[in-house]
Amino acid sequence: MTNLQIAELLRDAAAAYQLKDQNKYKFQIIAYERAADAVEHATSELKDLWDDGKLTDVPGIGPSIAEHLSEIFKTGHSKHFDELMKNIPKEAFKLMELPGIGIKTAMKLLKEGDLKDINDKLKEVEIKEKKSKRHLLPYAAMNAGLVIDWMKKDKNVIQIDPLGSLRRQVSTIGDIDLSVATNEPAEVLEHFTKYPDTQKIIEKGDISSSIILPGGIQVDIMAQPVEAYGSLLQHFTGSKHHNIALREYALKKGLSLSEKGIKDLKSQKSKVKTTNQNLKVAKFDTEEKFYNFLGLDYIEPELREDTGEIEAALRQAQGLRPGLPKLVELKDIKADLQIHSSFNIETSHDLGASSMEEIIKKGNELGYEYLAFTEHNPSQKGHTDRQIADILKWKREVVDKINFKLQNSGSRLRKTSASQRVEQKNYSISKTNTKYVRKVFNSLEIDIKSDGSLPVPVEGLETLDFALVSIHSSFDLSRELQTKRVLSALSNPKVKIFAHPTGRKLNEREGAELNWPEIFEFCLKNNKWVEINCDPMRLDLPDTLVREAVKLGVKLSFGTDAHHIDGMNNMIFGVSVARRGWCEAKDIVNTRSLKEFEEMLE
DNA sequence: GCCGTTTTCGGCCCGACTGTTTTCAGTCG
Repeated sequence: MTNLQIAELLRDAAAAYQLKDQNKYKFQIIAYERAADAVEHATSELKDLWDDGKLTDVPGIGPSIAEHLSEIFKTGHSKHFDELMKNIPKEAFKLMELPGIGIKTAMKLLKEGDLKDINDKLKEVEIKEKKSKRHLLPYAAMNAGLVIDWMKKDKNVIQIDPLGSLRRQVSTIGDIDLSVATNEPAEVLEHFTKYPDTQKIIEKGDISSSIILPGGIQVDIMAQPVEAYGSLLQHFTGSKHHNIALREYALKKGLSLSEKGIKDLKSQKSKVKTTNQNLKVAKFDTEEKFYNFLGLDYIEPELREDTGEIEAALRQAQGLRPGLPKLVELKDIKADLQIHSSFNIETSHDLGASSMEEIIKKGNELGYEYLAFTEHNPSQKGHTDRQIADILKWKREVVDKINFKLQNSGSRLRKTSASQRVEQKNYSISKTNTKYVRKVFNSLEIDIKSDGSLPVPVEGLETLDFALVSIHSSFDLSRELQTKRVLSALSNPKVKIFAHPTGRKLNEREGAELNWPEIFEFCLKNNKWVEINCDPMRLDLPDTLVREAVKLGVKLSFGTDAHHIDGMNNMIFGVSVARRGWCEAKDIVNTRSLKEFEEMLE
């Protein structure tokens, strides 16, 4: 049973309790839903955790749920869940996939609705399941930008921001959330629902509305006046878990939080809890003030997932350690460590489209100090080991020549006055840049064969400064075999980086099963690095595993995996993943200067 | 059913929108 299936089961159990007696089981319902969320976000398969006797390590899973799950892993089913759900038809859980339908509406439909309507809805669910894809970050950002441009045409819009998962820079985006600062919310929302590409208006209220764009992407908007805008930013950025945890924390201080501001429950004269609607609300125009009022340091959006950031912000505010991380930024990056040039070494997979010269020029524009050319290894099919080695020697010579040129242009640049534009034959260096590419590394992205060996002979490996290895086949080996395979490849002394480590492709393919603690431990011990692949389709290592790696002290590397110079612009997405994984600049190898990086290679 | 920087017992986020129930239940984020 996969984590996703377990999460679904736990959610169905919560629904079953809701049907049984919503008041009596109020807190069981919350507990089961929280457990479902936790399972969905867990970094390990629950089955593996169960094998290791660590089920209750997952926050939200206590002794009772652990026992039920344990029974499922042992026997295939659980008496408790079977009993709980025996009178609820499967169709009811299915119908709940549709927006606006919960368990009660679903049961009512099945009991009283007409058959055709129900069948139509069930078909709708199947269609939805087929295309229920979350949107890649750049696609969601582009759509958000278009709606924001439209909204800015309304003069009542004082400020507008993309919030929710987009602001937190999650790798895939469900809905687009926007917030507006305005004194005329009704007019602004009216303008919003007139967005030309609107396919359907889902909700239209006084302070919030929702529409659907072509392609099924939903946009939610919420409005507040300027003086309360900070609270709205905080509320609508989420995540849901962060907000719940923050409100529980605040409640212990006698404070109640919402998008409107903060209520002080202690100022209440009567002890009747239900009258707190009349309480005065303290307003906040910025998020900083909102968090500070709660005795916390400001928390960066990427950290707001309720994974310890509130506790860290509290310690930080009190001058204790460990506090919040000083997150890595795009400007910290001094190199791109996975680029495929068009230099033809007869590769096993796709060759790049841009020349080495074009890539260096682009690197200069991005302010990098060094780069790595990491074409795929020459294909084994159609080449002898001898031929592969010869091809790689040829590339070595070409890269050496380029480096000779770069070092010359470098010394000339240093002798030139800063204001004077420097022209170099092949590599243009803009005068606005103080940094420029001074060295390119001769590298290679090498397939890991299913037995863990590398398809490049020793003589070929010797031509390299360092190598990346990655999985491009046999994704479905058992966790044990896959781990063994990867460790075997990483053991080669020329291999430095484990590239796109899970091999996942967002919306297309799950990653390989690996024993991450073992991989990380190996990397730590043997000074190997794990890549954060910046391709928006991959974003691999995933943020949750980045966090684990950082905790252990494993070093990470950024590579855009660009097959064209435009792809080198994707670095920002990798930085987002790193920030979500609590990375500081020191955790990333390509934040180092060229000199430091060369020392790390030794 | 879960959990702990006021708690191993006694708590458990908050408000908006929809539909039809003129005062609220269901659903959502």
